[in-house]
Amino acid sequence: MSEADTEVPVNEGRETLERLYDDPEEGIAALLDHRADEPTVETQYPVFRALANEDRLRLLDALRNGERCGCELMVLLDAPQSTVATHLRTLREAGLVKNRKKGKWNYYRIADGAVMDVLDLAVALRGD
Amino acid sequence: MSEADTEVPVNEGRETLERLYDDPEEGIAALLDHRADEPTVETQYPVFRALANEDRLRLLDALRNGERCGCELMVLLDAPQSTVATHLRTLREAGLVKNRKKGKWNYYRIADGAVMDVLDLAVALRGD
DNA sequence: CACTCATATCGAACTAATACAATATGAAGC
DNA sequence: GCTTCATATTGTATTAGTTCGATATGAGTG
Repeated sequence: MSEADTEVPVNEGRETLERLYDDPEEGIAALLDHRADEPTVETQYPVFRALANEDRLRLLDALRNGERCGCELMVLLDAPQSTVATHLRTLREAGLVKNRKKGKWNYYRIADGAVMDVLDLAVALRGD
Repeated sequence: MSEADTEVPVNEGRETLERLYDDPEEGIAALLDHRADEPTVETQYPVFRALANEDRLRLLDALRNGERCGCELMVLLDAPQSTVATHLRTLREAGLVKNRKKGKWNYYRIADGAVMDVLDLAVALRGD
């Protein structure tokens, strides 16, 4: 429960770097300085995990033109109700959609313009 | 092998729409008109699938400052060589990174500025 | 208040993704 | 041509994600 707890590095392959750099000490220091920022990764990960599913991409694409209730999305996906509800929950928990309850209906909409931007960028990315 | 082959819709839940719309015929037509565009989804999906992994996000984050060879990334991730190589392959196949071989080393870099834009947008998206 | 309807949640079977040891490949140097 | 070294691939055990029937919830209605 003290510092014995802090992740002990495998450290395999560090000798490789000793050979790679002219000045290993400096090279390794510079490398470790460019290590990924953990809070950033932990913010991005849930977003991309939610986007990594064809049906959920179809849902978001369908919601570009405005809000839709669950029963509409069910017809659009041509999937069972429980499946659609589960996907919508995943999207909501990732902050990609918001919902508005009206009577027995639950209307979903894209949470933010940035969501559409991400979707568009993914397309642009493969257009080159 | 004729039109019997074309995906037969489940069609469950369409009566729900008959109740939902004032003018069912028109409402359903409008709904189906907003069905997701399949080529778009098939373009987006491989990108987000490749991004939906913490180690791969760490790799991309590390490559923001310029190219790195496999052995450097192995140290950065503190993961076995085969694991890192597999992730790099996934990123390359999704078109997110490019590589340049020099002697026994293989240097990886981010394929396009749009990749960084996607990563940044995912962060911005959760910042509100 | 019993019934219907839209949606949510649960549970269990199924499928896809990941980790990583073992092994293969291919470039450099001797 | 043998050896070393960086990287790639493969095989398999494990883990994570998905699907969807069954069931629960909760709003509206007669």
